Amino acid sequence: MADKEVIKILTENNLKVTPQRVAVLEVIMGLENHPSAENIVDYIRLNFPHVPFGTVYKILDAFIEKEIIQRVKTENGIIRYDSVKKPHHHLYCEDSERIEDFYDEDLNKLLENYFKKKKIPNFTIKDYKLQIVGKFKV
Amino acid sequence: MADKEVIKILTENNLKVTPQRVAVLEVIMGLENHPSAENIVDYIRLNFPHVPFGTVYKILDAFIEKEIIQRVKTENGIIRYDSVKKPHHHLYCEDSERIEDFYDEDLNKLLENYFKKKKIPNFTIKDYKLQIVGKFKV
DNA sequence: CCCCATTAGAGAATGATTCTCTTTTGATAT
DNA sequence: ATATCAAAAGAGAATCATTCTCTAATGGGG
Ligand SMILES: [Mn+2]
Ligand SMILES: [Mn+2]
Ligand SMILES: [Zn+2]
Ligand SMILES: [Zn+2]
Repeated sequence: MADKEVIKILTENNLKVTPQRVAVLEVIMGLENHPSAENIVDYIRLNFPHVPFGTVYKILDAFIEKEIIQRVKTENGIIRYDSVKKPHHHLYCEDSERIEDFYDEDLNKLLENYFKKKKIPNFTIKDYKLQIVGKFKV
Repeated sequence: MADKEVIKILTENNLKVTPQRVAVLEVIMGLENHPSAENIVDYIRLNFPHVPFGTVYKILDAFIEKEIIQRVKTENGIIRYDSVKKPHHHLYCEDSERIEDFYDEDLNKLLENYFKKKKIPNFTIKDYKLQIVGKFKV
């Protein structure tokens, strides 16, 4: 089972391993979709038909607290989630809610070098992401 | 009165000039804050104590439709608004809701050149913004 | 000044998220 | 293995930003 990695992440972060947490983290890591809470609940209910939204939200908050996952910025008031992996950017569909990862090592290098040289006055950078809006052709 | 520019924008976009619309657009263009609907209502009520939220939301939607303003991406489920001006990026405070504009012509050029050369497969770029998360020192 | 489409106003409805309280559970120590 | 207890899940209400529906007002062309 692919639970292995998930369980490892939970224990490393001093989070009790529970079936619900394993399920939530599996969903987020499995989907490349940046799922909403509703998406996550839909998936989990395939196995746990009665998981309440409140439980999922609490689990998500715990993961965010530990920085196992992050929230994805959106502009429609619905929160989306992303497992933390190697640095990447996001492609946003103009006319749907589709959001996909965009990995580009050259771009990462470019930005890293840029901000190494050029400091922003009165601001300490922790992280940055490019949000690219447009249309998917597929 | 600084209404002049606001009225010009409204008429250019075939939007009837009403006091409420003038007020909303003045607030968004005046504040560098990327205000939420609530922020906007708070300001407008200084002059129009009874403007309903529904009216403000409808005005905001009309402006977005005409691309006079844009929504700002956030990760807490509260929508923020930004008047459309020359291309810029955003600085997000890690521990508060502060969001500020970041103008950097060199960065704009850098990204423009990068994407001129490197196309993203199966995706047509319409716009992009760098979201920079960190701490303000002031 | 009239007319009418457009806009504002009022207020209910929706729906995502949070909160509060109770019950269950998982890990640890006996 | 069993008892213990803090942590987590479950249940359901509450919150609150946003949307919707309906009615009244209004601005701008004729
Ligand atoms: Mn669903
Ligand atoms: Mn307020
Ligand atoms: Zn991502
Ligand atoms: Zn801005």
